[in-house]
Amino acid sequence: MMASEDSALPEPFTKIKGAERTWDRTREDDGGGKISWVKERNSMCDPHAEGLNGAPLAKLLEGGGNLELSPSPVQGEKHLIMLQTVHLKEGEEDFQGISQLNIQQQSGVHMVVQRGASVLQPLVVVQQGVGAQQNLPTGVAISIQDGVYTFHDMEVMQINVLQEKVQIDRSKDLHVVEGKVQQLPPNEEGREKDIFTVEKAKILSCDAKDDMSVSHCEHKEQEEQASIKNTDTLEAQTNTQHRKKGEKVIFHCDLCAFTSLRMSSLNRHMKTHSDEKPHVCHLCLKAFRTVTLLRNHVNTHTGTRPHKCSDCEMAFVTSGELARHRRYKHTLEKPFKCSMCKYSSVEASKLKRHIRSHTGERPYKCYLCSYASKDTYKLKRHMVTHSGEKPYECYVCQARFTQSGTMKIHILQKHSENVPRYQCPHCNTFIARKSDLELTFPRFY
DNA sequence: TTTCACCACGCCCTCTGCTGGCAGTTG
DNA sequence: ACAACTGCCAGCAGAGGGCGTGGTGAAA
Ligand SMILES: [Zn+2]
Ligand SMILES: [Zn+2]
Ligand SMILES: [Zn+2]
Repeated sequence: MMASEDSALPEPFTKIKGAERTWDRTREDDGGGKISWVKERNSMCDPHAEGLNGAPLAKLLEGGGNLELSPSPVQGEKHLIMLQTVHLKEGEEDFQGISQLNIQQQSGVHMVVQRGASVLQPLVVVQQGVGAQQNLPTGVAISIQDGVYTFHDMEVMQINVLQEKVQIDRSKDLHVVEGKVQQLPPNEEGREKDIFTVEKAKILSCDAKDDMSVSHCEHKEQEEQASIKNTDTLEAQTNTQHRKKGEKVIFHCDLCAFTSLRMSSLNRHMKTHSDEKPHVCHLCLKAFRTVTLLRNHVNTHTGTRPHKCSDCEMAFVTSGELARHRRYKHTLEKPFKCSMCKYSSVEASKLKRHIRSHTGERPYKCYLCSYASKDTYKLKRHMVTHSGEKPYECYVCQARFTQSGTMKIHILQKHSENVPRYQCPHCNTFIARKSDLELTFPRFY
């Protein structure tokens, strides 16, 4: 469980049990938020600096020298460093995302900025094992990988450095080693857990069987107790494996119907039964189970959308979104065909919804009346008829409406210059609504 | 172990068409 | 005066398009 001696990468923060992340307030404009980085610095690149490509850049950042870690880490702390490269174009900020950081040296950390990776992890960890205090680094060298940025890029690039401090509460630090629960020696001094705690990963050293039983129980208190169990514990306690000689091993989740042929998939799946979300967005405090989800989320803040459509201006966070967009807008490929009519759709869920118009199935029932709808949106829209809410307001006369479409027609008919009129083809009558024309002269339509 | 591609689910939007209440007009 | 007719209007539901998000198998 402990990082091996020769490992180039210090163990990532998120795997440290019992860790709490704390932040000092250093930003004046924090607006009452409970979180901020220990340090945020912005520096413009100096494209004329020595060693622009490849070599460590002493003068990459304004002020020269390596990036000093301030405050520098002390024993028992980890410091996480993130670099965010920002392109400044004609006064606008064009966020290019957070670049991946590679650690090449363990003392005197060296980051390498890569382009396009837009990755928040692994983050730099500046913390040595017990007894290695004398080697704690106080600075970070930053270099830019050869060819990732052009000279012009560098002229308009700003680097934001985000540094946060992680304190480790070793008194609660339990590590599972070879199936046994062991407690690490307590930290030298119990550091204060000041300001704000985002997460608190507890491992309960309870009897496995007792706790297993509560995960099937609907009693709320017990559910809550189960929910704070660490996923490692869940893995150890709740999975069952079924094997006969010569057969494939099937791993079953004891908390749901999930099965998998891979232990790794089951382990990953077990996290979905836990409330543990160790990956916290610095910008909005939303927490995620996986680094990938956090990275995608951070990209929504920064506007980083690496997957650009070649046929229009749209861009997306994930490749899947782009592929789907292209089917909707450009290739018009609709693989899901209805067997009862000519309808086809880009997505399977749309076909499933469409088929309800053949079967008449209405799974979504209103609990206040007899109405039932074929999809969730229509039920939600229906519920405003009970609440009396009118969410849409005409910007001209402030009249309110229950549906946006109704308001749109209102604006068109009442406030537009060229109000559309429908003329009966058999006389000179003009009527505002096509449907009223059809009512008046039904035999013509 | 991490990343990628894929998938399912969910949310929100628009377009469309029908309905009943209402007020003005007409016979 | 009154009923019938007529057009206007907002309410509301049906259907479908488009995209964001999180989980999973498989590849890297
Ligand atoms: Zn496009
Ligand atoms: Zn059909
Ligand atoms: Zn209802």
